[in-house]
Amino acid sequence: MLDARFVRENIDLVKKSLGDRNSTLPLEEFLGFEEQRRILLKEAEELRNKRNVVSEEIGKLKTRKQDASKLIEEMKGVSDKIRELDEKIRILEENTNEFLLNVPNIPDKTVPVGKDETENVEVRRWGEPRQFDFEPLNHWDIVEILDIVEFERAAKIAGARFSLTKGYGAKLERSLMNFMLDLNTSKGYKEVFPPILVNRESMKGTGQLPKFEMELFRIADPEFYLIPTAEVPVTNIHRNEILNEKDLPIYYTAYTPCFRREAGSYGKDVRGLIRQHQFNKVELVKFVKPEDSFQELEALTNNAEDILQKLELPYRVVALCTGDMGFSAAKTYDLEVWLPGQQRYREISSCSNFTDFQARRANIRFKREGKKGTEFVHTLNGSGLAIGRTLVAVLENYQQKDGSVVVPDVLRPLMGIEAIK
RNA sequence: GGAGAGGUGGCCGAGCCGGUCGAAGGCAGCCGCCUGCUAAGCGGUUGUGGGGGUAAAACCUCACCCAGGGUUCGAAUCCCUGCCUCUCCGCCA
Repeated sequence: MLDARFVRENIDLVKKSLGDRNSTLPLEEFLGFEEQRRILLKEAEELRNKRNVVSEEIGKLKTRKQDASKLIEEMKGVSDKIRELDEKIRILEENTNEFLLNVPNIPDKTVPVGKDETENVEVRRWGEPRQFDFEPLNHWDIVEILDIVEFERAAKIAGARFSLTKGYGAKLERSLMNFMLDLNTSKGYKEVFPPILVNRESMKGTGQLPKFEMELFRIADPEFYLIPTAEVPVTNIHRNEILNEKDLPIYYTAYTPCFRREAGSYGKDVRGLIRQHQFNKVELVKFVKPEDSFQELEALTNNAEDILQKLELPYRVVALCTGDMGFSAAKTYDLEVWLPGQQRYREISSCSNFTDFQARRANIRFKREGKKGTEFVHTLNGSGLAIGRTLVAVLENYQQKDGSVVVPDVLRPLMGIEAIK
């Protein structure tokens, strides 16, 4: 969320940002509410001041056993008046808050302006797509040959868009998870294993709510939400906290299952493991000082890339344009891995700098050494990596003519075999 | 699930038969003084957010004693609801 004062003082910037993101909001109405709110707030505060002063006077009279009934009579009703004003202010605040919660983050100056994913900009490529001397298979065919993933039985147990890995499929998934966590922790990320059911406040803190309710699974009674990404619980670790400057930056990495409704994606990726209601992911999360955040985004993206490099999977890095970027992000790089079965690059990681957008919502601040007051931290996160899609990439890139799949070097100690046959 | 106890400032901990309490006292921290150095000692100081104010400060003001309501001229203190923590019993991966 943006700061109310920031919006009213930078109205043109906000207008441009909304335009670049293909969205509109009633800015003038917001300004009106804000103005009105501040007027009433002042009025209410003056009344409170009067109440404080006179009540203190009454207190003094009473302790001296003097008559205060006149003052008390005079003050009757003042609290009711304050209550009335408070109610009006509360409604105005609700309006402005409602508005602010729906304003997306301002894109960084370096973000390419564009209307949709076709205007994203490729930043770099790594690795050469392998040349096959046979027609490479889709992963859904590979897993069937190797008998390492069940779709029909998963559908029986749960429903469409669920899967069940088994044998070396399950072990590959576990190996990838360990490989990623170990690599990330070796770079200074602290491993955490958070709750995967969270409350509304946490979902608001990272920006999933109120706008994206339809993408979340919810438990009704008692109310909990299933996390769509570890970003939610991990960023909320420090909700409502004031951190010390010397503790920053803080780096976390977490493995969690992730749950997404995938509403509105009925036709997309119906086969295979690409788009599931439940999938595994290792996430990277950073809390940093404002002046460092864009450089930290580059580093975080590099850390995610390193996983692909060690797995020797070809990929490219794409800078998302204003029209394609997520609601809370100021800047985002997607990593897209090469899938021979589909002959195209597919998203496997998304790394974003949220600047102070999430921190303001989640109220995560820090205090500079020797300075008064507090500032909001900047938060960042990125997948490092989506495990299901990494599994797909390994299977498709390492497949052999005979249907077997060679295990990437770095995974062999974990898998205990050289190939899945 | 049953029975109790409790949530106060960076920490510990008073206050809780309503008034001068942003909150005693201690510890930690910071600034001075003192001391050959260290320790002890002495004096002062130390929260967050909002509104106004300023070139920036100073300053003025409002709110905050888990959260949200209520009673009252006035609430950390009384009442209600919720959340969380702890102890005992039961149940359980």
